[in-house]
Amino acid sequence: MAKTPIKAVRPDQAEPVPGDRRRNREVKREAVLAAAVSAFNEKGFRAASLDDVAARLGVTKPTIYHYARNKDEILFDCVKRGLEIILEAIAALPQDKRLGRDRLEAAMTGYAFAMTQDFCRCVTRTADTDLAEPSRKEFRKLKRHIDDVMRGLVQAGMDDGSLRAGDARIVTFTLTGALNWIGRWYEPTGQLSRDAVTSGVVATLMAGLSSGV
Amino acid sequence: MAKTPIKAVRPDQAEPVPGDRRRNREVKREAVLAAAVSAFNEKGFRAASLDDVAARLGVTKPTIYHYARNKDEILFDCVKRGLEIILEAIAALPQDKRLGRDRLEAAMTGYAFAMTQDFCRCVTRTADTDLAEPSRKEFRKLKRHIDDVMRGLVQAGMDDGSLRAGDARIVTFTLTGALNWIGRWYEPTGQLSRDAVTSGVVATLMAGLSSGV
DNA sequence: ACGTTTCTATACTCGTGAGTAAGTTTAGAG
DNA sequence: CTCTAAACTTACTCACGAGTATAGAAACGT
Repeated sequence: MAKTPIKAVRPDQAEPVPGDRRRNREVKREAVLAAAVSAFNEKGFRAASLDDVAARLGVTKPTIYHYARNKDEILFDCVKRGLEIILEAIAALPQDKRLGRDRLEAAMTGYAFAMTQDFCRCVTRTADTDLAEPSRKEFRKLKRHIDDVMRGLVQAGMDDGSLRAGDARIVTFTLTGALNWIGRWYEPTGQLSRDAVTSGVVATLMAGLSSGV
Repeated sequence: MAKTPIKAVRPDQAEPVPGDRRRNREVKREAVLAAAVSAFNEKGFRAASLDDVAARLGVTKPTIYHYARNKDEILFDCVKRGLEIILEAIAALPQDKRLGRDRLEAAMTGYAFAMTQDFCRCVTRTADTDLAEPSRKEFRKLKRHIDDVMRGLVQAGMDDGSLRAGDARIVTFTLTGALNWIGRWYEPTGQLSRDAVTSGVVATLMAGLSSGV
């Protein structure tokens, strides 16, 4: 007997309209990714088995293969989703007219906030080596693109004088490092709120540690 | 036939004094750790097999078990070594008499420099979940201790007014994040020197991104 | 109602890598 | 020149987890 089919988890549209099978499938695939990203973040990609993921859904492993080709594809889709969230948060800034400093601050705020979410946390916890070759290259490419956007903002701010002069590469690595690291230590269940973390980190990076005395 | 025993790699004392077997053993164990940390950094702990490590030494897997209990112990010894390097670099600062800001800057400089070295890079690349239970707890404890020392310096600086006021926890995570991340992007073979990276990152964190204009 | 497709389960295969058993060579002690 | 312990080897075992073959149940189109 079929025990518990994947519950189409979506608070907003709890009643899976019986007219559309296509839609239902995507909702379920979504549920697979959500379960996977949570398992990966908790146990690490390699340590989390697909049996684990299936168990979280109240389902058996082969069912997962109905929604994804293999484990590699699942991880890739997770990190891709995370990278897209980050990219969305910063994509508009390069075209903005404000000072480089203000644009960078806006970008960092969006970036930092994004890092408190599951898919983005998965990005920082995932090493290139976890992915197999076709996806690994794409993963690198997407990360690289985000770094390039950030570096562009840094450079623009240095050019218009609103940011301290310096080696744009190193400065960018410094700030993306601090931002990415959020995904490693932030716990949604902890006592620090998303907003407190976001504004705290951004303020520290913008103003620096020294009081200037 | 015994092919190639572990070469006692140690430029400084290439001639393994034939009088002391004990010493030789430690030199070789050292070689095992060096090969392991390099394999782990390159392929990731889980993906790097002990056969890989053995191959790098021109030796077979069982030989490794002559120098270590198991894979877990090897990883733990690697990260422990890394954490000790970091700790040594910052341990003296809390007892120092200078302003908090200057002590923190000194600590960050040592920390950043440490992060360009193999054992420390292994620390940032290793997730708690890679270790089995006895070592995992110890690993967390050691990391925690380093964080505490850093936070203490931050707090001291805030107290004496040499550092900007703020939430010491968040500020500390921000800076250790940027420092730890060095271990993820820095490549010894790249064009950036250790010193350039160290001073660049520290300067950025101390002064902040904004030019203040 | 009926055949077809979708969804899910049970019950495998198969590769890989950690760890071991047992025997062989090497090197130092007497 | 032995004899013994240390250092390595070859040749396994064994568990675990990715992925598959096959079949049964549910849902949809007509």
